[in-house]
Amino acid sequence: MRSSPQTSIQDPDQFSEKSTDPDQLEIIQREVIALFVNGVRVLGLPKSIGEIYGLLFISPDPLALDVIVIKLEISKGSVSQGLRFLRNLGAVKLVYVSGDRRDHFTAEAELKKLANGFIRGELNPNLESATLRLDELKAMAKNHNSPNSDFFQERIKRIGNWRRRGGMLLKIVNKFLGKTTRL
Amino acid sequence: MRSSPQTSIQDPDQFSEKSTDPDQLEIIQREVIALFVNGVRVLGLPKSIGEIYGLLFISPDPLALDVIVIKLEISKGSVSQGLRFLRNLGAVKLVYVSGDRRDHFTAEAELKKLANGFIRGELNPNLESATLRLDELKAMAKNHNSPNSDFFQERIKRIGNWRRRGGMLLKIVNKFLGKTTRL
DNA sequence: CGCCTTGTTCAAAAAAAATTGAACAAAATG
DNA sequence: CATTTTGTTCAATTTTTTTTGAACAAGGCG
Repeated sequence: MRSSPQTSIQDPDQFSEKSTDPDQLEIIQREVIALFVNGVRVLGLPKSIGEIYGLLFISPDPLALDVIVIKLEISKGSVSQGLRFLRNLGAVKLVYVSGDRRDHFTAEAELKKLANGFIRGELNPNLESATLRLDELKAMAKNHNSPNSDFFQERIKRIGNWRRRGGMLLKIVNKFLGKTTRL
Repeated sequence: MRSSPQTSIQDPDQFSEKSTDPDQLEIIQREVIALFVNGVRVLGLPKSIGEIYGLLFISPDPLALDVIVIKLEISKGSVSQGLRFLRNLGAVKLVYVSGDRRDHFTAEAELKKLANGFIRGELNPNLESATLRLDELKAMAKNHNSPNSDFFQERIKRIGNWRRRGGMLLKIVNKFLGKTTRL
């Protein structure tokens, strides 16, 4: 989007090489956002989440919801939902901006916090529900029997082992991220 | 494979409490497969992948493609593609079964190998392409300038840091999985 | 060689997921 | 209190992903 949508007054810079139109993203910003869009795909998250987080990450100042809508050219609904999701993960923080009624958001930029938020919000719930079902399975395998009972039990035990080691890994990850400088 | 599925000869056990119909999955098997279907979702993989891997994991003997089709009641195309994917990750191995012209498959059940396959096949490619783009970005940020140049450079440097630590983490994960018993 | 059997490919269909946008609620403004 | 601003919700739509199935290739077999 070129000109500011809310007024018809022309930006004096609109023809200069580097627009200072505040709604226009700089090339570098676009590139960084694209990087995040790709990044979140690995985590199984939708594009809009990557766009929103990326924009906040590469914006010097906190942004309000409608500013995000304008800059990214996506719907208000998407941004609202995306921000809620990111806030739940602790990837985005609500900050107070004096003299403005709107909520403003910034990106949490500490890797450790991001990772922990993702682990808590996305990974752990899955691990826990799997743990429950696995316990049921263990019982089931003990009672019920078939020619393959032994095999089944061995396999179920193995999944339990995987889970246990997965849990240990998450702790190790956490410890590692806590170590080096707080970036 | 026990009896030929295409004949109309009836399985004598078909009315007994526990069917031994070789095409029928046992309840425990279904449950384990469901567990895997859920599991692979976390990794961003489709249901059919979880079904196929789960079936092989919880099957005592190697299975041929058409057996998988029958047991899971999914299309041949899906199974063919799914098996290729799983073989590429090293999660499924081709095994020779004497006297049968068909290919047979088993699940690789060592966590370390599974994790390494996933890292190599799914994570590393993404990390590498991100690395390339990031280097371009660094250059771009150095040349191009704007009031926010310093901020941009700081942020891009930070992403670089994340990536570096991500790479370290993968190595740590690998080391950890190598440690304890080989399960 | 003609006929199976086995497995792959890929366009089309189906299913699943993400996005939109209009209606709504809540709170501030004047 | 009426109006505006801000943000949420959710049914409908769009987009993306997955699955299907029919056509095809490759290779044995008699």
